[in-house]
Amino acid sequence: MHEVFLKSLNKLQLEAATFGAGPLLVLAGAGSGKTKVLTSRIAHLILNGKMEPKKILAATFTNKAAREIKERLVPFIGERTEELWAGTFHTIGLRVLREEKKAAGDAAELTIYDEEEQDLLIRLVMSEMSINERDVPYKAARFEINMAKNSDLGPEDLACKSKHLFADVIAAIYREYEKRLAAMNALDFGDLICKPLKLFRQRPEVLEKYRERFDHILVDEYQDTNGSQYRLTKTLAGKKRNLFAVGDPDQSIYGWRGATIENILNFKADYPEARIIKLEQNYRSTGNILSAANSVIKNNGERLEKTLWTDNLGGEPVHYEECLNEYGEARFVVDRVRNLMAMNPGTGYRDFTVLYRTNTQSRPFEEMFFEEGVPYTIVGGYRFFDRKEIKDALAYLKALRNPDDSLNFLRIINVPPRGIGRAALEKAHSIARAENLSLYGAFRRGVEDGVFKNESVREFIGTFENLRSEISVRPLHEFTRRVLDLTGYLDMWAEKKTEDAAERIKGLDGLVAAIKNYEAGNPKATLADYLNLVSLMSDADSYEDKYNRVTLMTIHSAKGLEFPYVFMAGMEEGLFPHKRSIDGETVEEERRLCYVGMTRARKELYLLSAKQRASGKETNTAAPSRFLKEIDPAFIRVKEPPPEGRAEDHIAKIRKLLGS
DNA sequence: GTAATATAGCTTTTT
DNA sequence: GCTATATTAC
Repeated sequence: MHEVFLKSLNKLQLEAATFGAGPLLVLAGAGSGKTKVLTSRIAHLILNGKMEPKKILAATFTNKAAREIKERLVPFIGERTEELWAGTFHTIGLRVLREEKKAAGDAAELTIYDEEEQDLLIRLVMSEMSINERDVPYKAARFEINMAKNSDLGPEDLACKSKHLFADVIAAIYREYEKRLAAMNALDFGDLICKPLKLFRQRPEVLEKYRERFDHILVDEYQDTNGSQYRLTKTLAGKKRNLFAVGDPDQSIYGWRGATIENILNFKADYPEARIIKLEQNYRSTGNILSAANSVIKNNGERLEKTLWTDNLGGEPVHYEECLNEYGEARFVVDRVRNLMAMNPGTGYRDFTVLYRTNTQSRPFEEMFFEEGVPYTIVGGYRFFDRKEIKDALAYLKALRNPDDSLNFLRIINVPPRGIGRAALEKAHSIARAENLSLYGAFRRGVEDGVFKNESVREFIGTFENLRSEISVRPLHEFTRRVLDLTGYLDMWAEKKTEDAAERIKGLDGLVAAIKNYEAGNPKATLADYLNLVSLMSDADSYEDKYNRVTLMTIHSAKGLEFPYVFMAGMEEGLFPHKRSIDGETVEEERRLCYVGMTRARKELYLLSAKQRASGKETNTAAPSRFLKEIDPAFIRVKEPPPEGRAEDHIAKIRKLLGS
């Protein structure tokens, strides 16, 4: 009990951090020091319990959270943090699969498919099966397949259990989809959890190895784990039952992704001997913010009773401002940021964040911030790696590294247009089917057999093979540059005179620079390592607060973060709670999301709504969100008169208009 | 057979 | 506002 890192813990936090063996569930309210307890516990296990770092498994929600845990542990265990198995469930699953593939002597690399690639494959499968989009929209098929994987269900289970009208058709799509993924050495996100489970079922000796390896398993954000992740956790915990789960049912906001609160609610049923510790003291927010948030979450039905409290009484009341439209919201934020910075020396742009329900809401803020010269960063939304040119470039890299990946090969074979159209593709497809080859294999066979009269096919396959032989002989960024040059992809954009072409080229330069940067930090990394990293990287992972800028992000992305000043924009019926959640009867999850957003704030919380909001071509009028009405009036101040300093702003603006 | 151009369709949250 | 698709042009 002498360790320094335990000193700053309160009684309950200390009990959780130093808990001995066996299952423990920590119900940790917002701002109750959850991460501190988690890291303290790991440090305690290693320093006091003499545990090997490599025998500890910590599953977090984002890679960034895992990185933070490691960083916090460095002062105590130094570079041994690298031995820890810390990462998202997906990262951990991939690590197991790669390790076992290698152990089995299989050198082939796995490719991870994101949602876009998943959709392409599903649509390809559906068209080959002649399934009408009108009967089964591909998005419905994707949803059902993903939900099945979230619960560790195969095609047969889906056929029985899905409530979908065409459940048996979707099950057939699922079966074919699985076959194709396997042939391409590809995995979707769900597979990263399901395939390890399958492996453990089929090979008990492999499972035994991992059970032996992990003495302690810690799971963060337990309220947002899905059925498969739960099963994986339980499977690995095995007989040792050293499972430490931390979560807050009130912050469960990923139900749409298959997360089930039941994992928390049933903990005691699975582990009757479990100790349950509630952390209810909040160290983050003022009393007013906390009380306002509590008065909202109270309106949810089935809750585990939990009352968050704080010593930090009072503070500014939560401020609600009804604006004219979305630009009014942005205007308000700019004015308020400037005022608060002027009145509070030492406060910087980094202390402010704007949270919203949907990514599209960021636009008016971007415009206004840009015009007004307010520095900002956006987390999420249109990600760099989602840009078309980046996706194309990565498709080249993926196809080169894993030539079985027919989907990405198909994506790039005629980009730039090189005269390989439908006819050539049909030919290759029939060879592939007849000879049981990948698309690339079929093209190669066709070229060898002289099937293609088209010279450009021979040429491209030649280029492709040459590039393949260069993969591991050059640094990655050089290789990437060469791919972009030799395939003519860069020239394709260079020759275009459109305005966006220059942007695309910039994007590609950015990719090469990013890869170079990655190589500098990871000298031993392979192309496969880089591609996997990109696939598993989340928006939150790339968020850095080292820049002194206002942050813009969705409330989902803000999970686990905190800021002195928080603006929640778009507090309107139909937007928040979102219309689709009202229709789908998941308003309680929206309410939890609102709770998550409000509890991000340390000092001051501003809630904004717009009377009118442009959406697409039309402008909608919306009523203020029901969540606003749920806030106890004692803690909220509605539309305070404009603070001082604003008048000067107006004078300055008039001066500017007059050009003086 | 392939490429360039116009049109429709969609934007809840993301590992 | 952006991309996949359908249509027309070469």
